[in-house]
Amino acid sequence: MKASISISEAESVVMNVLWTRSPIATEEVVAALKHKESWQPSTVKTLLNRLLNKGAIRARKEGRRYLYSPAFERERWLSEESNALLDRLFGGRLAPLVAHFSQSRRLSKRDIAELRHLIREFDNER
Amino acid sequence: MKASISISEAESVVMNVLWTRSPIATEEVVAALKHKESWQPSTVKTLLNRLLNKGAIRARKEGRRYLYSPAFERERWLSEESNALLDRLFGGRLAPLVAHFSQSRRLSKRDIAELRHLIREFDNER
DNA sequence: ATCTAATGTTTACAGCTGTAGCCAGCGAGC
DNA sequence: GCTCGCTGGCTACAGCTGTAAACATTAGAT
Repeated sequence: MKASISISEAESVVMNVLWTRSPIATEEVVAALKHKESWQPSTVKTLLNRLLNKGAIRARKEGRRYLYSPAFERERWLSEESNALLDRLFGGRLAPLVAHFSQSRRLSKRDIAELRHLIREFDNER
Repeated sequence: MKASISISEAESVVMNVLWTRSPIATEEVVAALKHKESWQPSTVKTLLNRLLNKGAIRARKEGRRYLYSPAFERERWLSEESNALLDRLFGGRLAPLVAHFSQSRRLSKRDIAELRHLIREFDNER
């Protein structure tokens, strides 16, 4: 159980850029976030460095600069984060979370339709 | 939109005690956590104080000590936390999260049964 | 009236996070 | 070969978090 790298909020914003398009240079990451966040280039550099140090991304030298890529799939991160939340708040299981949403009337028609669809797929699979 | 008090990990452990049983004195909170976490009494005191300062709990004087109670329902906190995660990771919608779990084969039979049940309730309601 | 035990209040301190400036090296152009 | 700009690396610094000790106060015991 490899203690799994922990990614902070701001770092995850950078990760999302890399998951969208990589390998990618600092400059491009800065550009990609120019409008979304209002970060100085230094800030992005720091975040990239921290991610690099904790092994969340890899760098390959290309001429005078580095090209960065994620060290693992977004899917994996999604799983880790979701599971952490489920563990913390809902005893590790999904259904109670869904129930919570349904009780607080936060399910859209679309959500319901999609859930129904997912369930049906399960029925077909077996 | 009342910026909603943010509760840290350790603080949430204390909140959970209060949500289970309150009003309750420091001593009892310490006792309740004695086995779960290995915190010194000081640590619990600090956390209670921080929660008090940020308005997450209330204190009523009783003799020489205080009895603490949560300032809001656990349900509300669950909603806030869950929504934050959904927003951050799944575009704010529930179905994609469920889909993610289903794709990564993390749904137990029990989960599926319960989801099916929830969906059926929705069908009946309308 | 004094001492002591319990409880609350203040202070501490290292590590993580958000945010960013400054310096240094190196490659391209003059 | 020298200089300038790009890019990376180091430093900074305040606020939050986990963890806790030290100190102050006060009600009750003697």
